[in-house]
Amino acid sequence: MANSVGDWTESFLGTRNLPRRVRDKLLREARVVTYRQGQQVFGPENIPDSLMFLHTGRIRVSQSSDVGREIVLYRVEAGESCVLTTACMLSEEAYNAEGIAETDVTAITLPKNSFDQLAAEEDSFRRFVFSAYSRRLIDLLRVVDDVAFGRMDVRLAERLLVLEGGQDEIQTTHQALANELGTAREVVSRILNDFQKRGMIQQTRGRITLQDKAALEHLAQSE
Amino acid sequence: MANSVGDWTESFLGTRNLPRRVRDKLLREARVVTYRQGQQVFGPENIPDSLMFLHTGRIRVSQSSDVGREIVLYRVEAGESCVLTTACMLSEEAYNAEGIAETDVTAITLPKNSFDQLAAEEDSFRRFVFSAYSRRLIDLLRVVDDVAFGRMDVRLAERLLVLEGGQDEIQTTHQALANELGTAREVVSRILNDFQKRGMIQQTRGRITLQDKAALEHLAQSE
DNA sequence: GTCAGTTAGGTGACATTGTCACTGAAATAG
DNA sequence: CTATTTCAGTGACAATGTCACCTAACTGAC
Repeated sequence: MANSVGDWTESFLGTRNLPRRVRDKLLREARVVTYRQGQQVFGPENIPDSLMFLHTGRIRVSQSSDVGREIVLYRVEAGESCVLTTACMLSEEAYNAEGIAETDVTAITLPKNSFDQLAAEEDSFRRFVFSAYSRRLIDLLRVVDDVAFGRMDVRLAERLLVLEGGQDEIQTTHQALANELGTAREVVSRILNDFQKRGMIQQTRGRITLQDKAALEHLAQSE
Repeated sequence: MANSVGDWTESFLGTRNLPRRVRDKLLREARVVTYRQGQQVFGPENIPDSLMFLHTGRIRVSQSSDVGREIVLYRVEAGESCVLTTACMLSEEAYNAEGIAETDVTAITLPKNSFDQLAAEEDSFRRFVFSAYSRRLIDLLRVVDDVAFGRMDVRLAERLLVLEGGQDEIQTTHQALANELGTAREVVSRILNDFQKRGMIQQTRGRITLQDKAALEHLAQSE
């Protein structure tokens, strides 16, 4: 199984510049794990005890409310370390975020003592981990800013522009968009209908195409 | 000025167990800084370039919107390191949070190279910093959870119970409570008036007393 | 003690967002 | 083709947020 990712130490900023000896040691001590799309990687009852690097795929990290709503906090992409698993490992405090594999995922897990040793001995690794932490703090600050102060129509316009990403149409549902933004499906349906009435989008069930990107961009920047 | 805090390395979990030699080095290399109540410690245009530990006092860390609203993210208490200054120092990314001295504050600042060396060489220090990061991540997760899913009356009840903390009355304003929760002053006024009508509190300008703590506790736990 | 200015709070009208229940249409499975 | 599931729309209502404006309490100067 480990051969399937070869020398994964080449894939991460925090490990590719380590001495060969250290990399070989990591290759021996770390494990490769895989998750299928839709599978839970971590959660309040599934707290990992090692550091995780994402080799391929993408993990969506989100929080859920007691009444079935959800909000996406951020995503972990290939090449990044999974900061919440690190935080959990180091501080042993519970949190109610969960990570779900958004695609099929291959990850590297590193036991805590390997992590501690590496963080002690290798400057570039330590910087990599601190950097990862800092970026997540800033990601979460952005989520707070959005949720506390942002207008939902503006946030939805922004989200559509990101999802469109040069393609013809967006394949998503109103519920998925609602989860992304931490709101109710009906709110998304109303706003999207308003966008359609104003000629900014066309939509059928499960699909949205942007008809007037300029107008959406204008709305997205109106704060 | 430095004598005013004596051997501050005794005051922090991450430094009190270091070898004497290391502590002496820190005492030489670090600086003591003070801020008056109300003064900005850091912010988007006031980005520090060293690690900060809080020796005495309290710093409120919050975000502001474009239209004058504010939300408190967390507070840094004496004995803690200031994670946002660390994050900023390490990742060199901008963020729109600011730290305001809520009381008169004395803090210790450590240059980056001292920090790097300490993080490399001292296990207990590194754990202290990682721990601080993890706690802040979890704090921010709670803020997101509150803001995205929480009912304002519940959050306000919780806040009043925290602020009361065994005292006869709470000295605060509706605006300060609104800033705490990231909402509008009018919303706080309406909810507090409702609490008063229901006999849970009594209030005059700038002061609130809790009349029915049990009812407030019941409300605070109703989610 | 008086007055002007500042700060704090209240209120009405309205907009936006969220909840709940329910319905209908599109897609899927058998 | 039919039944079931999934997705979306809608109405009624509640909660929250905005804006403008007003009143009352407090503070500082004289």
